[in-house]
Amino acid sequence: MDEKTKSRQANTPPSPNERPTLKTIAFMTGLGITTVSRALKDAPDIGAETKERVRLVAAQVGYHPNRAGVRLRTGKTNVISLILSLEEEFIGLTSPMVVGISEILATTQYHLVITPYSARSDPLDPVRYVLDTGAADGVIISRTEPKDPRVALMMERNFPFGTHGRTELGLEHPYHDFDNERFAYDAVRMLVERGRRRIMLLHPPPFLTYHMHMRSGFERGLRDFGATSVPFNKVDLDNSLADIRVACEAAMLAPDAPDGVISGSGGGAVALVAGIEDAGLKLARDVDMVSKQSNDFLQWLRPEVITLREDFRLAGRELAKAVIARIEGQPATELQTLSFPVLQN
Amino acid sequence: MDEKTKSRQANTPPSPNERPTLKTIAFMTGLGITTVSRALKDAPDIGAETKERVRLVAAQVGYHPNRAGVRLRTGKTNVISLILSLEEEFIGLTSPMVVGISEILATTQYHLVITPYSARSDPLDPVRYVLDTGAADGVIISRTEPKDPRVALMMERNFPFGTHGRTELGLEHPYHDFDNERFAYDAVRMLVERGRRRIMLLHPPPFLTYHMHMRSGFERGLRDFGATSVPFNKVDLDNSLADIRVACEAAMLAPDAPDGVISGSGGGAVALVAGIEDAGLKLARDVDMVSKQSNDFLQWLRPEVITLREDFRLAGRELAKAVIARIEGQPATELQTLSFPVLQN
DNA sequence: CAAGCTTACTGTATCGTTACAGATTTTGAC
DNA sequence: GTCAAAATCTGTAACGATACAGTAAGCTTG
Repeated sequence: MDEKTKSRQANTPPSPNERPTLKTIAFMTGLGITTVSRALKDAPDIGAETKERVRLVAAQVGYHPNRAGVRLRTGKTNVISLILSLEEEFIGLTSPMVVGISEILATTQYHLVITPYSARSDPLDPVRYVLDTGAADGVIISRTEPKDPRVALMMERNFPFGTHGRTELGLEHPYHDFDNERFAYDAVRMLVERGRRRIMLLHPPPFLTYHMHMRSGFERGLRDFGATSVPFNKVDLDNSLADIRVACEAAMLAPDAPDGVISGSGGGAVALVAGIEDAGLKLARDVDMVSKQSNDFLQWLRPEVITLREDFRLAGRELAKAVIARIEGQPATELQTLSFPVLQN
Repeated sequence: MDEKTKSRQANTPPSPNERPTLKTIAFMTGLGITTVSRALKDAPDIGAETKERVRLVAAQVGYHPNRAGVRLRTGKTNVISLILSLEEEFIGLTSPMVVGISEILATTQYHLVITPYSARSDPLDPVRYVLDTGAADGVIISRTEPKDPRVALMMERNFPFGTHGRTELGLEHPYHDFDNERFAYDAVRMLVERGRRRIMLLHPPPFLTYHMHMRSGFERGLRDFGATSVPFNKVDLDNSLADIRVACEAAMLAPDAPDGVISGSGGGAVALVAGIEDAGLKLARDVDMVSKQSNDFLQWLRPEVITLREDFRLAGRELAKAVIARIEGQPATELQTLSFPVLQN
């Protein structure tokens, strides 16, 4: 074969206005496509000078690897999927999480894809979808249950994921959780410090893992600080604000009305405040309240409410880091973090 | 060539535990890969019975087209990118939009990818990124400016997108907008109906398009209903709640204090309420207030505030539909929608 | 019954990337 | 100066899908 016309992969000049590919760089540098590919990933069998030259040209032409090409060849999607309930009530909490996740992913090659599901459908559906279609390299889920079937499924398939909230499956997986046990315990303490003894808790729905945490912190607080519980089981944090409001008013007018109230979320607290005031009672005077809170609104309008902050943005950051680390093979046990309530102001 | 061993593409049985591909179905049906591909997209040159058979087998094995394969071959990403500012202040508003977008995309092949940017970086960056990398088939942006450079860029490249908010570029593109002119006009009317005459407006930052809309509705309202404006130009909706609160208190204590206040957002309203009360004034008695509001919190805690609702979830739905229609070639002029303030309760 | 048209189906090449198995040159050891 | 080892570089095939240019058989038509 003639030396001048010896076979080359990149023998046609790339058209000027198209997205540069490895071929473009190969043509410009006179190297083979494989060499360029390996140079850009700093492979040990490529010369230092060549690497430098390739990197320079790549930067010059604004080369970005084609995600579809990489994905097709390697199976790596470079996608993290956040599985999100579309119910209005929960979205407020998860949106700062999106920010936290994005902050971390922005420093990586990963894209964030929102995979939604509605209350009317099986929460397993979005997980199955990601697993079956290979839509992502890792998944983040919320609203974790003790025997969460999504967790069981992903563990079984050995698929990287992180959960916002813990499980009780005896399986080690990455999670980030807020210490709701401590939250409720501290809340009881703060109410007792203000002379309150009859305490009512607006808790999360019983099927979520953190229900147990919050309840046990609550019970422990009652024991340790000598207070009693006022039952409030008709509603939980998944009920509408209107329902919570009505239930709270009723509780406040009942014979053994509470003098202290704990709310497991900021939204619930708003409804409780309204219910308390509907009953003709006044915060700080007749009733004290401690709420978990992730935004400032409540604090501005009812500064009497004591708020312990849960940082959802941090949760997003921690979960994103954990899932990526899991994808990279780090053991799950090293990727479990807890955050603690912080007194606001 | 022996008839029995005549060449076939799908001649090796697919391994059982892998994701099914066209090859899998081709093998199972005894058809060619091309035929299966065309049968599944209901091409006219495939027999009706064959199509039925292919569809059946595809459903049976749970076939989903490999997105990377499609994307690589056709260039279609089946992705819509939502470009999102990571600032805490704005994320509250955009999160119901995510829900609306997801609702629409869930009925299609499209995935939603969140492309973030921070205040410290150029807002053009994420748009350039999507354009340069071909990361999506369409884009949704918010916080639109009259001469929005992102809009100009995408128009120039003929790239499908939708904006939350209008522009003044003389370019026709899909948008969804809330009628802020009408909002401010109605707000003035409602305040005047309550006997208020000296009205203060907490407006959006001047560089956003809807600033003009809100201002002109405000001015028109003042003229039509015979009220006057109390200047409030030290802060806008992009300032921190704390800044707004302080500025509002100062305005309330100044010689020509307003007796009516209009807030362009629910978050701002909270700060204004706090400022008013800091000044020792009382809502409804000393001052009336109209706020744009997208959640219920304000209404629960300060029912005296009159709220006109902007539906961000609807905005998300409209924008998602518009962008998809634009991708499918529908003219931009048919994809421009407006929504109107709704009195809450 | 040949020519032409339909109908139904299929193989090849390709998108951009990387794993793999060479190929070529340089270096080093003796 | 020889030969093996090390250092650099490269072509081919494949991931899964589809555009395109066919092929083959059946059906009209005169």
